[in-house]
Amino acid sequence: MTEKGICPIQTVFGILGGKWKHRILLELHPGPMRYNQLAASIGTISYKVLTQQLRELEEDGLVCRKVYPEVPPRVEYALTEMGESIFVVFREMRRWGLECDPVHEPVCSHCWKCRGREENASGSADA
Amino acid sequence: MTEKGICPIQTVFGILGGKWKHRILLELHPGPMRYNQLAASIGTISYKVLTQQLRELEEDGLVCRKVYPEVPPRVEYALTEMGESIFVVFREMRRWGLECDPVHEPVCSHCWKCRGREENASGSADA
DNA sequence: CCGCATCCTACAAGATACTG
DNA sequence: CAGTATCTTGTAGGATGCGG
Repeated sequence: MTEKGICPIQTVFGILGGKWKHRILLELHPGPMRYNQLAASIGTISYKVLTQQLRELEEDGLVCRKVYPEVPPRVEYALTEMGESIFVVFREMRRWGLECDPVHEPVCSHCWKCRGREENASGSADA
Repeated sequence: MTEKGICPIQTVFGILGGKWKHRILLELHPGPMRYNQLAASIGTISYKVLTQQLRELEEDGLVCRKVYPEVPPRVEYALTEMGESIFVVFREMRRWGLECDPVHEPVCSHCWKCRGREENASGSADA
């Protein structure tokens, strides 16, 4: 488990610390995903690291792992309520990031806010 | 400079990525500080890393470095407007972190919100 | 006092091969 | 399919010594 009992801000950095943690959460936002599906949509992550980071996110209570006793095996990962709740932080990060760097890619495929924009390219997605 | 032109959320993780970046910003919040003062108040950071992270924060426009041409030399670091503005993100992080881990240390000396509480130990500091 | 140069270590992450 | 085991690599960070 990520170290707690310290400054709450450091707690958050600890929980989201891994190189891929936030990316995984972002991917999971639209709904539960299977292990391989997750690996494929992230693209460049190794299985080892994906498993590892998922376990840590699970321990920290942000994602939950559901095993379906089937053949072939199926495992789905989903955001917990706590996992959903961190998106208030992401929302602020996104706002700040956009202000600070307005020339970011017009649509970043893995960002839960941008994702909606490809079809919905007219409205004001923010605020 | 931290990589930009990508997902705004990743931009933020990039900018705050270093082990000490957020800690430095937190220390700087009350007002400008000198190099050694900063090193002392953080305590366990090495000079090399402090310099390095300060340079990166400077390049990303979060802190500004002011050199006073005196003997002995004096250098002060301060938050820029952009540096101040990231505290909206910290604020959300702190809120989330407190909910997720309510048993964090009663007062964490380096947290800009907690710091005020030591004297002001009565009121509701949040919200 | 401030901070750069150099060297070194520890750990996160990648690659690959194998298993229930 | 969804992992583990093992090995290798890259890099952030630490320690120390010198210089403006």
